[in-house]
Amino acid sequence: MNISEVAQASGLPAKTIRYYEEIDLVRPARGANGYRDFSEQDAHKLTFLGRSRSLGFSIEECRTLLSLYEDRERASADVKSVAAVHLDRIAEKIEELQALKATLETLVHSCHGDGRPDCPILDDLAGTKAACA
Amino acid sequence: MNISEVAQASGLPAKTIRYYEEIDLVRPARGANGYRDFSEQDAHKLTFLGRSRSLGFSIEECRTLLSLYEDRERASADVKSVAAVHLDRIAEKIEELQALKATLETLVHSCHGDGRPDCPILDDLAGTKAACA
DNA sequence: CTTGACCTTCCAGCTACTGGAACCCCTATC
DNA sequence: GATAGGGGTTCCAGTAGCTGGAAGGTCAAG
Repeated sequence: MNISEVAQASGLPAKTIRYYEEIDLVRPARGANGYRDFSEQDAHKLTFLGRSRSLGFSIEECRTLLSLYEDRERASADVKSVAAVHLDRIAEKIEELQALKATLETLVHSCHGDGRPDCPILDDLAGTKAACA
Repeated sequence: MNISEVAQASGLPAKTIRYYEEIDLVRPARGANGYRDFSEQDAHKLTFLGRSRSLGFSIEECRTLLSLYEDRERASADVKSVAAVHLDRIAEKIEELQALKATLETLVHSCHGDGRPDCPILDDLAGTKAACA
């Protein structure tokens, strides 16, 4: 299986797959012509990586998850813990963004948005006037 | 005003301020010894930038906002539009993260998280079994 | 005169790729 | 055999927005 086939199969761009090899997430064999030659197992790993990345796990977390995936003796608790940490991080990020959103909404709504120069958004950014609470 | 003073005043690290100069967001004067010499206006700009960045505006958006801030003839509509675009982006991001969070929660809850190797999270990542809907 | 805190520049590194150049390989067709 | 095309390969640079660190100049105090 060459790189474009495995790209197709895993849904990852060829560039990304080469990058994953560079950082040792996969180690495809090489043909006599120097082309990468991916096994079915490589393809599964790449699919696994694609799914993990799409769920927002970092590359290092993916590395951990992959090693757990390949370890038939792993404890599911170890996997759960990685996922739970990630989940907490996401939840935290959501809260931050929601706070941001509230602030921005207040600002956007307070600005009349016409041709005049007076603007509460700029006032807030400059810290010159108290923001509308 | 040297760099550590303006860092103190604006709440930005000195490194960041040097970086902002490098990308032409500020243009402090220079003393005879080569040290940067910040005016009050520079300090205000930096504070403005710090606040804008903390609200999640990109550097390029900050550049736009700063030029609007300095343009006494600007239309508040222009400012509002930049902020509104940003707000939409934030709202979108929140939705993405909420979807992610829901998926992860399902996965985390479905994993018993004990010493056994069986793990629905890995099953989902591998795509070998249907995820619990 | 030395010490220590400041300042300067420049280079490297972070995350996770992505684009592009320059070049090799393989197959098919004329 | 030449050529065209569609693969593949490597390596370098760039993205966003800093941040850390090295090497060295400057300044005020003791």
